[in-house]
Amino acid sequence: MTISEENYLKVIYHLSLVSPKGVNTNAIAGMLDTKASSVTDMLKKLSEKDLVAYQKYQGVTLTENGFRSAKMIVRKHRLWEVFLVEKLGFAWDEVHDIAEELEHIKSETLINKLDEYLDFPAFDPHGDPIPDVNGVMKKVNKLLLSEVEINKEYQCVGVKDSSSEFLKYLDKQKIALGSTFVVKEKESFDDTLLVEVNSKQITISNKIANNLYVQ
Amino acid sequence: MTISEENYLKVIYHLSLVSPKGVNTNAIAGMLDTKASSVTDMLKKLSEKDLVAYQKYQGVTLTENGFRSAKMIVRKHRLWEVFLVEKLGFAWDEVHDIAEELEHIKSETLINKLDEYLDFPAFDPHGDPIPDVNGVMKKVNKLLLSEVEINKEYQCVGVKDSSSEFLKYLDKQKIALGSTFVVKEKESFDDTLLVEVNSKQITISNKIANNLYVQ
DNA sequence: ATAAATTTTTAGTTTTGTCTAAATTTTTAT
DNA sequence: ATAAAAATTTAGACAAAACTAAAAATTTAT
Ligand SMILES: [Mn+2]
Ligand SMILES: [Mn+2]
Ligand SMILES: [Mn+2]
Ligand SMILES: [Mn+2]
Repeated sequence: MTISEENYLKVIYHLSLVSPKGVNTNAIAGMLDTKASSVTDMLKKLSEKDLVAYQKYQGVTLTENGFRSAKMIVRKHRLWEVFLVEKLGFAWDEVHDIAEELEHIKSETLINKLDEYLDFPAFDPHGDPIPDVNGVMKKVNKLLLSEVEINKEYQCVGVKDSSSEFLKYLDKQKIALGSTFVVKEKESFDDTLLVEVNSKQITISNKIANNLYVQ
Repeated sequence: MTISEENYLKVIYHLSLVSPKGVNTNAIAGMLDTKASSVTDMLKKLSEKDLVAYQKYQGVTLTENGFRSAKMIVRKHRLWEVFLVEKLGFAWDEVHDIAEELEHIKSETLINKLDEYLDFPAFDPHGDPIPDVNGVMKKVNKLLLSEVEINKEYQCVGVKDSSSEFLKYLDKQKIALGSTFVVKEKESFDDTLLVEVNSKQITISNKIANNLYVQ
Protein backbone atom coordinates (compact mmCIF):
# COMPACT_ATOMS: atom_id res chain seq x y z
CA MET A 1 0.00 0.00 0.00
CA THR A 2 1.26 3.50 -0.84
CA ILE A 3 1.35 6.34 1.69
CA SER A 4 -1.48 8.03 -0.16
CA GLU A 5 -3.66 4.92 -0.06
CA GLU A 6 -2.97 4.57 3.66
CA ASN A 7 -3.98 8.18 4.27
CA TYR A 8 -7.26 7.72 2.44
CA LEU A 9 -7.98 4.52 4.32
CA LYS A 10 -7.35 6.13 7.67
CA VAL A 11 -9.57 9.11 6.88
CA ILE A 12 -12.37 6.82 5.72
CA TYR A 13 -11.99 4.89 8.96
CA HIS A 14 -12.30 8.02 11.11
CA LEU A 15 -15.26 9.33 9.12
CA SER A 16 -17.10 6.00 9.17
CA LEU A 17 -17.09 6.05 12.98
CA VAL A 18 -19.38 9.07 12.62
CA SER A 19 -21.27 8.04 9.48
CA PRO A 20 -21.29 4.24 9.41
CA LYS A 21 -23.87 4.15 6.59
CA GLY A 22 -21.34 5.46 4.11
CA VAL A 23 -18.72 8.18 3.87
CA ASN A 24 -19.13 11.09 1.44
CA THR A 25 -16.60 11.98 -1.21
CA ASN A 26 -16.58 15.61 -0.14
CA ALA A 27 -15.99 14.73 3.50
CA ILE A 28 -12.91 12.74 2.51
CA ALA A 29 -11.70 15.56 0.28
CA GLY A 30 -12.11 18.00 3.14
CA MET A 31 -10.10 15.91 5.56
CA LEU A 32 -7.29 15.26 3.10
CA ASP A 33 -7.24 18.79 1.77
CA THR A 34 -7.69 17.57 -1.78
CA LYS A 35 -10.33 17.72 -4.49
CA ALA A 36 -13.43 15.55 -4.78
CA SER A 37 -12.34 14.35 -8.21
CA SER A 38 -9.08 13.05 -6.76
CA VAL A 39 -11.05 11.21 -4.10
CA THR A 40 -13.22 9.52 -6.70
CA ASP A 41 -10.11 8.31 -8.52
CA MET A 42 -8.67 6.88 -5.34
CA LEU A 43 -11.93 5.23 -4.29
CA LYS A 44 -11.91 3.30 -7.53
CA LYS A 45 -8.41 2.12 -6.85
CA LEU A 46 -9.13 1.14 -3.25
CA SER A 47 -12.23 -0.64 -4.46
CA GLU A 48 -10.15 -2.64 -6.98
CA LYS A 49 -7.99 -3.76 -4.08
CA ASP A 50 -11.01 -4.77 -2.01
CA LEU A 51 -10.24 -2.25 0.71
CA VAL A 52 -13.50 -0.31 0.33
CA ALA A 53 -16.99 -1.02 -0.98
CA TYR A 54 -17.72 1.76 -3.41
CA GLN A 55 -20.83 2.48 -5.44
CA LYS A 56 -20.97 5.56 -7.62
CA TYR A 57 -22.73 8.45 -5.91
CA GLN A 58 -23.57 6.27 -2.89
CA GLY A 59 -20.61 6.93 -0.61
CA VAL A 60 -18.08 4.40 0.54
CA THR A 61 -17.58 1.94 3.42
CA LEU A 62 -14.55 -0.08 4.47
CA THR A 63 -14.41 -3.78 3.69
CA GLU A 64 -13.19 -6.20 6.35
CA ASN A 65 -9.74 -5.92 4.77
CA GLY A 66 -9.85 -2.16 4.70
CA PHE A 67 -11.08 -1.96 8.28
CA ARG A 68 -8.23 -4.16 9.50
CA SER A 69 -5.62 -2.19 7.57
CA ALA A 70 -7.01 1.14 8.77
CA LYS A 71 -6.88 0.02 12.39
CA MET A 72 -3.26 -1.01 11.97
CA ILE A 73 -2.40 2.47 10.68
CA VAL A 74 -4.21 4.02 13.64
CA ARG A 75 -2.33 1.61 15.92
CA LYS A 76 1.00 2.82 14.53
CA HIS A 77 0.01 6.47 14.74
CA ARG A 78 -1.02 6.25 18.38
CA LEU A 79 1.88 4.08 19.51
CA TRP A 80 4.34 6.51 17.94
CA GLU A 81 2.55 9.37 19.71
CA VAL A 82 3.02 7.57 23.03
CA PHE A 83 6.69 7.05 22.23
CA LEU A 84 7.20 10.71 21.36
CA VAL A 85 5.57 11.92 24.56
CA GLU A 86 6.67 9.26 27.05
CA LYS A 87 10.19 8.59 25.85
CA LEU A 88 11.32 11.64 23.92
CA GLY A 89 9.59 14.26 26.06
CA PHE A 90 7.44 15.95 23.40
CA ALA A 91 4.35 17.87 24.54
CA TRP A 92 0.98 16.40 23.56
CA ASP A 93 0.35 19.18 21.07
CA GLU A 94 3.59 18.51 19.17
CA VAL A 95 3.29 14.86 18.23
CA HIS A 96 0.49 14.55 15.72
CA ASP A 97 2.31 15.73 12.61
CA ILE A 98 5.37 13.60 13.29
CA ALA A 99 3.16 10.57 13.93
CA GLU A 100 1.48 11.25 10.58
CA GLU A 101 4.82 10.41 8.98
CA LEU A 102 5.88 7.62 11.32
CA GLU A 103 2.59 5.74 10.86
CA HIS A 104 3.67 4.83 7.32
CA ILE A 105 6.82 2.92 8.31
CA LYS A 106 6.23 -0.58 7.04
CA SER A 107 7.68 -3.14 9.49
CA GLU A 108 5.20 -5.19 11.55
CA THR A 109 8.00 -6.34 13.83
CA LEU A 110 8.95 -2.74 14.50
CA ILE A 111 5.52 -1.75 15.70
CA ASN A 112 5.12 -4.84 17.86
CA LYS A 113 8.50 -4.30 19.48
CA LEU A 114 7.62 -0.64 20.01
CA ASP A 115 4.34 -1.71 21.61
CA GLU A 116 6.23 -3.97 24.00
CA TYR A 117 8.84 -1.30 24.73
CA LEU A 118 6.06 1.10 25.70
CA ASP A 119 4.48 -1.60 27.87
CA PHE A 120 1.41 -2.14 25.69
CA PRO A 121 -0.33 1.19 26.31
CA ALA A 122 -4.11 1.16 25.87
CA PHE A 123 -4.47 4.90 25.21
CA ASP A 124 -2.51 7.56 23.37
CA PRO A 125 -1.55 10.99 24.79
CA HIS A 126 -4.92 12.41 23.75
CA GLY A 127 -6.92 9.64 25.41
CA ASP A 128 -7.66 7.77 22.18
CA PRO A 129 -7.64 3.97 22.39
CA ILE A 130 -4.76 2.06 20.77
CA PRO A 131 -5.67 -1.09 18.82
CA ASP A 132 -3.67 -4.07 20.05
CA VAL A 133 -1.87 -6.49 17.74
CA ASN A 134 -5.24 -8.04 16.85
CA GLY A 135 -6.94 -4.71 16.30
CA VAL A 136 -8.87 -4.81 19.59
CA MET A 137 -9.33 -1.55 21.51
CA LYS A 138 -10.41 -0.83 25.08
CA LYS A 139 -13.93 0.51 25.09
CA VAL A 140 -14.54 3.46 27.42
CA ASN A 141 -17.88 4.93 28.45
CA LYS A 142 -16.97 8.54 28.19
CA LEU A 143 -19.13 11.66 28.20
CA LEU A 144 -18.55 15.15 26.91
CA LEU A 145 -18.09 17.67 29.69
CA SER A 146 -21.08 19.51 28.18
CA GLU A 147 -23.36 16.53 28.91
CA VAL A 148 -22.39 16.00 32.53
CA GLU A 149 -24.41 16.17 35.76
CA ILE A 150 -24.04 19.16 38.09
CA ASN A 151 -22.02 18.74 41.30
CA LYS A 152 -20.76 15.28 40.40
CA GLU A 153 -17.06 14.45 40.13
CA TYR A 154 -15.52 13.43 36.79
CA GLN A 155 -12.01 12.73 35.49
CA CYS A 156 -10.72 14.03 32.18
CA VAL A 157 -10.05 11.00 29.96
CA GLY A 158 -9.61 12.47 26.51
CA VAL A 159 -9.97 15.30 24.03
CA LYS A 160 -12.22 15.31 20.99
CA ASP A 161 -10.37 18.08 19.19
CA SER A 162 -6.64 17.43 19.39
CA SER A 163 -5.51 20.51 17.51
CA SER A 164 -2.47 22.27 18.83
CA GLU A 165 -4.50 25.40 19.64
CA PHE A 166 -6.96 23.53 21.82
CA LEU A 167 -4.26 21.51 23.59
CA LYS A 168 -2.28 24.65 24.33
CA TYR A 169 -5.39 26.27 25.77
CA LEU A 170 -5.77 23.25 28.07
CA ASP A 171 -2.12 23.52 29.11
CA LYS A 172 -2.70 27.16 29.99
CA GLN A 173 -5.70 26.19 32.12
CA LYS A 174 -3.67 23.35 33.68
CA ILE A 175 -6.12 20.80 32.35
CA ALA A 176 -4.61 17.42 31.48
CA LEU A 177 -5.72 13.80 31.23
CA GLY A 178 -6.62 12.80 34.78
CA SER A 179 -7.72 16.26 35.91
CA THR A 180 -10.77 16.25 38.18
CA PHE A 181 -13.86 18.24 37.13
CA VAL A 182 -16.93 19.28 39.10
CA VAL A 183 -19.48 21.37 37.22
CA LYS A 184 -20.87 23.85 39.74
CA GLU A 185 -23.23 25.85 37.54
CA LYS A 186 -24.50 25.87 33.97
CA GLU A 187 -25.53 29.20 32.42
CA SER A 188 -28.73 28.35 30.54
CA PHE A 189 -28.39 31.25 28.07
CA ASP A 190 -25.18 30.08 26.36
CA ASP A 191 -24.38 26.83 28.18
CA THR A 192 -21.22 28.26 29.69
CA LEU A 193 -20.04 26.14 32.64
CA LEU A 194 -18.60 27.15 35.97
CA VAL A 195 -16.23 24.28 36.70
CA GLU A 196 -13.96 23.38 39.58
CA VAL A 197 -10.68 22.05 38.18
CA ASN A 198 -7.78 21.25 40.51
CA SER A 199 -9.70 23.03 43.28
CA LYS A 200 -9.81 26.26 41.29
CA GLN A 201 -12.99 27.58 39.67
CA ILE A 202 -12.89 28.49 35.99
CA THR A 203 -15.43 29.37 33.35
CA ILE A 204 -15.60 27.04 30.37
CA SER A 205 -17.43 27.85 27.14
CA ASN A 206 -19.77 25.38 25.51
CA LYS A 207 -17.31 24.94 22.65
CA ILE A 208 -14.58 23.86 25.05
CA ALA A 209 -16.95 21.61 27.02
CA ASN A 210 -17.93 19.92 23.76
CA ASN A 211 -14.34 18.86 23.16
CA LEU A 212 -13.45 17.39 26.55
CA TYR A 213 -14.21 13.77 27.38
CA VAL A 214 -14.78 12.82 31.01
CA GLN A 215 -15.73 9.76 32.97
CA MET B 1 13.27 17.37 -0.46
CA THR B 2 11.51 14.21 -1.67
CA ILE B 3 12.43 10.73 -0.45
CA SER B 4 13.87 9.97 -3.86
CA GLU B 5 16.07 13.06 -3.82
CA GLU B 6 17.28 12.15 -0.34
CA ASN B 7 18.17 8.64 -1.48
CA TYR B 8 20.19 9.95 -4.39
CA LEU B 9 21.97 12.43 -2.18
CA LYS B 10 22.91 9.78 0.35
CA VAL B 11 24.24 7.43 -2.32
CA ILE B 12 26.31 10.21 -3.87
CA TYR B 13 27.67 10.97 -0.42
CA HIS B 14 28.74 7.37 0.18
CA LEU B 15 30.27 7.03 -3.27
CA SER B 16 32.14 10.31 -3.04
CA LEU B 17 33.96 9.06 0.05
CA VAL B 18 35.57 6.54 -2.31
CA SER B 19 35.80 8.69 -5.46
CA PRO B 20 36.04 12.29 -4.29
CA LYS B 21 36.96 13.48 -7.83
CA GLY B 22 33.44 12.83 -9.02
CA VAL B 23 30.84 10.09 -8.86
CA ASN B 24 29.82 8.17 -11.99
CA THR B 25 26.26 7.93 -13.22
CA ASN B 26 26.49 4.16 -13.50
CA ALA B 27 27.78 3.79 -9.97
CA ILE B 28 24.78 5.69 -8.65
CA ALA B 29 22.42 3.64 -10.80
CA GLY B 30 23.99 0.46 -9.44
CA MET B 31 23.57 1.47 -5.82
CA LEU B 32 19.97 2.61 -6.28
CA ASP B 33 19.01 -0.32 -8.48
CA THR B 34 17.80 2.01 -11.19
CA LYS B 35 18.78 2.95 -14.75
CA ALA B 36 21.52 5.38 -15.77
CA SER B 37 18.99 7.49 -17.66
CA SER B 38 16.94 7.97 -14.50
CA VAL B 39 20.09 9.05 -12.69
CA THR B 40 20.84 11.68 -15.32
CA ASP B 41 17.34 13.10 -14.91
CA MET B 42 17.74 13.31 -11.15
CA LEU B 43 21.22 14.83 -11.35
CA LYS B 44 19.79 17.67 -13.38
CA LYS B 45 17.15 18.24 -10.75
CA LEU B 46 19.60 18.11 -7.84
CA SER B 47 21.85 20.46 -9.76
CA GLU B 48 18.97 22.93 -10.18
CA LYS B 49 18.56 22.89 -6.41
CA ASP B 50 22.27 23.48 -5.84
CA LEU B 51 22.72 20.17 -4.06
CA VAL B 52 25.23 18.76 -6.55
CA ALA B 53 27.70 20.15 -9.05
CA TYR B 54 26.94 18.37 -12.27
CA GLN B 55 28.62 18.63 -15.67
CA LYS B 56 27.44 16.44 -18.50
CA TYR B 57 29.62 13.34 -18.87
CA GLN B 58 31.95 14.52 -16.10
CA GLY B 59 30.41 12.89 -13.05
CA VAL B 60 28.97 14.65 -10.07
CA THR B 61 30.10 16.02 -6.70
CA LEU B 62 28.14 17.32 -3.73
CA THR B 63 27.91 21.05 -3.13
CA GLU B 64 28.32 22.38 0.41
CA ASN B 65 24.52 22.30 0.69
CA GLY B 66 24.32 18.79 -0.64
CA PHE B 67 27.08 17.58 1.65
CA ARG B 68 25.36 19.00 4.71
CA SER B 69 22.00 17.52 3.76
CA ALA B 70 23.53 14.13 3.02
CA LYS B 71 25.23 14.02 6.38
CA MET B 72 21.95 14.81 8.12
CA ILE B 73 20.31 11.86 6.35
CA VAL B 74 23.19 9.61 7.41
CA ARG B 75 22.81 10.99 10.94
CA LYS B 76 19.16 10.02 11.01
CA HIS B 77 19.82 6.58 9.55
CA ARG B 78 22.47 5.73 12.11
CA LEU B 79 20.66 7.16 15.12
CA TRP B 80 17.56 5.16 14.24
CA GLU B 81 19.73 2.05 13.92
CA VAL B 82 21.05 2.65 17.43
CA PHE B 83 17.50 3.07 18.70
CA LEU B 84 16.34 -0.14 17.06
CA VAL B 85 19.20 -2.17 18.51
CA GLU B 86 19.64 -0.54 21.92
CA LYS B 87 16.05 0.18 22.84
CA LEU B 88 13.88 -2.17 20.82
CA GLY B 89 16.19 -5.19 20.92
CA PHE B 90 16.66 -5.75 17.19
CA ALA B 91 19.75 -7.67 16.02
CA TRP B 92 22.37 -5.68 14.09
CA ASP B 93 21.50 -7.46 10.85
CA GLU B 94 17.81 -6.50 11.05
CA VAL B 95 17.92 -2.74 11.30
CA HIS B 96 19.21 -1.39 8.01
CA ASP B 97 16.03 -1.68 5.95
CA ILE B 98 13.85 -0.15 8.65
CA ALA B 99 16.34 2.71 9.09
CA GLU B 100 16.15 3.28 5.32
CA GLU B 101 12.54 4.30 5.89
CA LEU B 102 12.96 6.10 9.19
CA GLU B 103 15.76 8.29 7.84
CA HIS B 104 13.21 10.18 5.75
CA ILE B 105 11.07 11.40 8.66
CA LYS B 106 11.29 15.17 8.45
CA SER B 107 11.39 16.67 11.98
CA GLU B 108 14.72 18.17 13.14
CA THR B 109 13.46 18.29 16.71
CA LEU B 110 12.65 14.60 16.56
CA ILE B 111 16.14 13.58 15.59
CA ASN B 112 17.78 15.84 18.15
CA LYS B 113 15.55 14.53 20.92
CA LEU B 114 16.27 10.98 19.78
CA ASP B 115 19.98 11.76 19.85
CA GLU B 116 19.66 12.96 23.42
CA TYR B 117 17.49 9.99 24.42
CA LEU B 118 20.20 7.66 23.12
CA ASP B 119 22.84 9.64 25.02
CA PHE B 120 24.53 11.11 21.94
CA PRO B 121 26.07 7.93 20.55
CA ALA B 122 29.18 8.41 18.39
CA PHE B 123 28.86 5.13 16.49
CA ASP B 124 26.04 3.03 15.07
CA PRO B 125 25.61 -0.73 15.61
CA HIS B 126 27.96 -1.46 12.70
CA GLY B 127 30.72 0.80 13.99
CA ASP B 128 29.98 3.65 11.57
CA PRO B 129 30.36 7.17 12.95
CA ILE B 130 27.23 9.24 13.62
CA PRO B 131 27.35 12.91 12.58
CA ASP B 132 26.42 15.18 15.49
CA VAL B 133 23.94 18.04 15.24
CA ASN B 134 26.59 20.08 13.39
CA GLY B 135 27.54 17.25 11.07
CA VAL B 136 30.80 16.47 12.86
CA MET B 137 31.85 12.82 13.18
CA LYS B 138 34.43 11.10 15.36
CA LYS B 139 37.41 10.13 13.24
CA VAL B 140 38.82 6.67 13.94
CA ASN B 141 42.11 5.24 12.72
CA LYS B 142 40.90 1.81 11.83
CA LEU B 143 42.55 -0.96 9.82
CA LEU B 144 41.16 -3.89 7.94
CA LEU B 145 41.86 -7.19 9.66
CA SER B 146 43.62 -8.20 6.42
CA GLU B 147 46.21 -5.42 6.89
CA VAL B 148 47.12 -6.14 10.49
CA GLU B 149 50.42 -7.15 12.13
CA ILE B 150 50.95 -10.73 13.26
CA ASN B 151 50.72 -11.50 17.00
CA LYS B 152 49.48 -8.08 17.95
CA GLU B 153 46.16 -7.50 19.72
CA TYR B 154 43.31 -5.62 18.05
CA GLN B 155 39.68 -4.85 18.86
CA CYS B 156 36.89 -5.16 16.35
CA VAL B 157 35.49 -1.65 15.79
CA GLY B 158 33.35 -2.01 12.70
CA VAL B 159 32.26 -3.85 9.60
CA LYS B 160 32.76 -2.70 6.03
CA ASP B 161 30.07 -4.92 4.57
CA SER B 162 26.97 -4.69 6.71
CA SER B 163 24.82 -7.10 4.72
CA SER B 164 22.64 -9.43 6.72
CA GLU B 165 24.56 -12.49 5.42
CA PHE B 166 27.90 -11.18 6.62
CA LEU B 167 26.55 -10.06 10.00
CA LYS B 168 24.92 -13.43 10.56
CA TYR B 169 28.19 -15.15 9.74
CA LEU B 170 29.86 -12.99 12.39
CA ASP B 171 27.14 -13.89 14.90
CA LYS B 172 27.78 -17.57 14.20
CA GLN B 173 31.50 -17.06 14.82
CA LYS B 174 30.69 -15.04 17.97
CA ILE B 175 32.40 -11.99 16.52
CA ALA B 176 30.92 -8.64 17.60
CA LEU B 177 32.07 -5.05 18.01
CA GLY B 178 34.63 -5.15 20.83
CA SER B 179 35.84 -8.69 20.12
CA THR B 180 39.62 -9.13 20.54
CA PHE B 181 41.64 -10.42 17.59
CA VAL B 182 45.19 -11.76 17.44
CA VAL B 183 46.36 -12.93 14.02
CA LYS B 184 48.57 -15.96 14.64
CA GLU B 185 49.43 -16.95 11.07
CA LYS B 186 48.85 -15.72 7.54
CA GLU B 187 48.76 -18.31 4.73
CA SER B 188 50.71 -16.66 1.93
CA PHE B 189 49.01 -18.63 -0.86
CA ASP B 190 45.49 -17.26 -0.35
CA ASP B 191 45.93 -14.82 2.55
CA THR B 192 43.75 -16.93 4.84
CA LEU B 193 44.30 -15.96 8.49
CA LEU B 194 44.52 -18.08 11.59
CA VAL B 195 43.02 -15.79 14.21
CA GLU B 196 42.48 -16.03 17.94
CA VAL B 197 39.05 -14.60 18.78
CA ASN B 198 37.68 -14.82 22.30
CA SER B 199 40.54 -17.24 23.10
CA LYS B 200 39.42 -19.64 20.39
CA GLN B 201 41.33 -20.12 17.16
CA ILE B 202 39.44 -19.82 13.90
CA THR B 203 40.33 -19.61 10.22
CA ILE B 204 39.24 -16.46 8.43
CA SER B 205 39.25 -16.06 4.65
CA ASN B 206 40.73 -13.00 3.00
CA LYS B 207 37.26 -11.89 1.93
CA ILE B 208 36.08 -11.87 5.54
CA ALA B 209 39.27 -10.17 6.77
CA ASN B 210 38.72 -7.45 4.16
CA ASN B 211 35.39 -6.58 5.70
CA LEU B 212 36.33 -6.32 9.37
CA TYR B 213 37.69 -3.10 10.83
CA VAL B 214 39.99 -3.29 13.84
CA GLN B 215 42.00 -0.93 15.97
C1' DA C 1 45.21 7.46 -34.89
C1' DT C 2 41.42 4.95 -35.59
C1' DA C 3 38.01 1.65 -34.31
C1' DA C 4 35.55 -0.70 -30.78
C1' DA C 5 33.63 -0.75 -26.36
C1' DT C 6 31.71 1.62 -22.65
C1' DT C 7 29.41 5.30 -20.47
C1' DT C 8 26.23 8.86 -20.49
C1' DT C 9 22.60 11.59 -22.29
C1' DT C 10 18.38 12.47 -24.99
C1' DA C 11 13.81 11.49 -26.64
C1' DG C 12 9.71 9.53 -26.00
C1' DT C 13 6.56 6.55 -22.75
C1' DT C 14 4.37 4.97 -18.47
C1' DT C 15 2.39 5.10 -13.76
C1' DT C 16 0.78 7.51 -9.71
C1' DG C 17 -1.58 11.04 -7.74
C1' DT C 18 -3.07 15.29 -8.41
C1' DC C 19 -5.70 19.22 -10.78
C1' DT C 20 -9.57 22.04 -13.58
C1' DA C 21 -13.61 22.21 -16.15
C1' DA C 22 -17.58 20.10 -17.74
C1' DA C 23 -21.16 16.61 -17.36
C1' DT C 24 -24.12 13.84 -14.60
C1' DT C 25 -26.65 12.38 -10.60
C1' DT C 26 -28.75 13.21 -6.24
C1' DT C 27 -30.79 16.18 -2.88
C1' DT C 28 -33.33 20.17 -1.44
C1' DA C 29 -36.58 23.80 -1.94
C1' DT C 30 -40.52 25.85 -3.96
C1' DA D 1 -43.55 17.72 -9.38
C1' DT D 2 -40.37 20.58 -11.05
C1' DA D 3 -36.47 23.60 -10.72
C1' DA D 4 -32.43 24.98 -8.39
C1' DA D 5 -28.58 23.71 -5.69
C1' DA D 6 -25.22 20.59 -4.21
C1' DA D 7 -22.52 16.54 -4.63
C1' DT D 8 -20.18 13.44 -7.47
C1' DT D 9 -18.09 11.65 -11.50
C1' DT D 10 -15.82 11.97 -16.05
C1' DA D 11 -12.55 13.76 -19.33
C1' DG D 12 -8.42 15.65 -20.23
C1' DA D 13 -4.06 17.63 -18.50
C1' DC D 14 0.21 17.87 -15.64
C1' DA D 15 4.39 16.88 -12.63
C1' DA D 16 7.41 13.42 -10.54
C1' DA D 17 10.05 9.55 -11.11
C1' DA D 18 10.69 5.77 -13.35
C1' DC D 19 11.50 3.02 -17.95
C1' DT D 20 13.30 1.61 -23.10
C1' DA D 21 15.63 2.58 -27.18
C1' DA D 22 18.55 5.39 -29.72
C1' DA D 23 22.09 8.96 -30.10
C1' DA D 24 26.24 11.13 -28.53
C1' DA D 25 30.47 11.50 -25.91
C1' DT D 26 34.27 9.41 -23.70
C1' DT D 27 37.49 5.79 -22.80
C1' DT D 28 40.10 1.76 -24.13
C1' DA D 29 42.34 -1.20 -27.27
C1' DT D 30 44.63 -2.14 -31.50
MN1 LIG E 1 -2.65 12.17 16.14
MN1 LIG F 1 -3.58 11.07 19.28
MN1 LIG G 1 22.38 0.98 7.61
MN1 LIG H 1 24.76 1.12 10.07
